[in-house]
Amino acid sequence: MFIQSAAIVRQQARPVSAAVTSGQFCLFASRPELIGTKMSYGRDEEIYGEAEEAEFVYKVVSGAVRTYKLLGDGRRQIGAFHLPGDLFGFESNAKHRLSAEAIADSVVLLCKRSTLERLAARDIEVARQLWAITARSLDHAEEHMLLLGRKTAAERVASFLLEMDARMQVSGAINLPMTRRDIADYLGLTLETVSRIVSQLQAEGTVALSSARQIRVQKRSKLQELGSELPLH
Amino acid sequence: MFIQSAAIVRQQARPVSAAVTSGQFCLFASRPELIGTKMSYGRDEEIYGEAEEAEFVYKVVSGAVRTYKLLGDGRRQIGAFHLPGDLFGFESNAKHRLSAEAIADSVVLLCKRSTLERLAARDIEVARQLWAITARSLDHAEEHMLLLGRKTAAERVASFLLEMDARMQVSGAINLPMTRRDIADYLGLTLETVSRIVSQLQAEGTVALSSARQIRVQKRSKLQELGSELPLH
DNA sequence: CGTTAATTTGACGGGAATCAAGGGGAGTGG
DNA sequence: CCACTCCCCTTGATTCCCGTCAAATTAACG
Repeated sequence: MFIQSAAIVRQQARPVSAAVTSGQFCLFASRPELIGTKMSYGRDEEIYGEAEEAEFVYKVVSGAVRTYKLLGDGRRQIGAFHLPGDLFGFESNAKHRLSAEAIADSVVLLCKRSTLERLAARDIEVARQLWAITARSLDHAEEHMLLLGRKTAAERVASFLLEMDARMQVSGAINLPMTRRDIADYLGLTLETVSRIVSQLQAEGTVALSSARQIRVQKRSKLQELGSELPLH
Repeated sequence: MFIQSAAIVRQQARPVSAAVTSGQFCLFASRPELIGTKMSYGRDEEIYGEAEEAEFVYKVVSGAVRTYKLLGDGRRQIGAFHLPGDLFGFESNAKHRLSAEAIADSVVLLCKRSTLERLAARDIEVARQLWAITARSLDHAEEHMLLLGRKTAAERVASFLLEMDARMQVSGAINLPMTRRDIADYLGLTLETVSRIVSQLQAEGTVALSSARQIRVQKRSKLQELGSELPLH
């Protein structure tokens, strides 16, 4: 089939609907050429690997995806979490620069890169979109460098909760798909530190947990002041 | 004149040659439309500020530039150093997301963004270049997140020296334009820690310093293994 | 309902930050 | 040409935030 030059795969990815999924490719919608294939990935299953040929571009339909880099001894830095509606795996070069894995069972829409490139070569608006998508990732990465390089553990967790809260438009409560370890590897901390800080935030009433993964923000301003999101930005 | 909605400016930026500098705009060269203006900036002078309107794009001719973000209490994260030949200030959105300052007295070539955009709208190859430039910045940012989130102080300094060594093709020795504080703010450390680690590297013969800013790599493999640049990447 | 993974919490230690002097080099002015 | 000054850099002493190690509790899943 395709997509599986991947390495360690626990379950086999399988096409959900090989047929036409009427173009809901973000701002690429209404482009009949851009027809995606839905693929389903199990928890912790690899979607693509670092340095692997970038044959497809991706959009999360349901579930969640993490993209990350590894050091030789296993230390991991997660660059971004991708939630439903998010695009990922867009490369200007031939190869992926991070690995991508499903955090939970996920459905992903994918589209051949060559098709997209061909379209971009004809349609300047598509080319502009590609640029904008990469620029948005860069924006996030630059903000995250500030967090990783200069914020304290408490500030990082507060920033993370605010980011997730802003991205989870549903239900008023944050419903985290990822483990404490994932959060830690995103924030440059250990899972114990993340857990401790969330506990503190809960103890002081800044957030409320119905479960470890269900967090409700009670005092947004407290989080904002903690996360240093108020002054500049 | 222009370019100076900037805030704290020690010396005044001044045009070096208001006239035509025959288009040497990187891969934008041989584009007669892209004629740059050379501007000179003094040490620590602001080139543009965060959240400022992105009216120009820039190329370093001589000197060096840092781009950075600040937190409210003054903590700073430098996102990148820009050396002669490097492009910076390319935005897909209307506003800059970092500030830019000259590290040393510098000459910078700048070009109106609107001109570039107009050109990109007509010429798909230019549009592709814009995308590629942003993608290269993203690549660097992703590698830097790994450094900031997961590498030790010694690994960060080793990685930094290797990066600079690779970018300074001249003379075999690294000639740093920036202070220890700049390096620290790039690596998410303090200037004292950077200084200590460089001293250690010198003591063990991994590098040799003719002055604090003049560093020669003596044992590249030692730096590579320290910087965790060998295994994956 | 048993097994395993995820989370929380505690005790402790260490790596880097902070606090504090002390040198050195480049530019300036006498 | 030399002395003075201002940064920049180095080095030491101490602190402390967060990582490490360990164990108990809870949640998830077959």
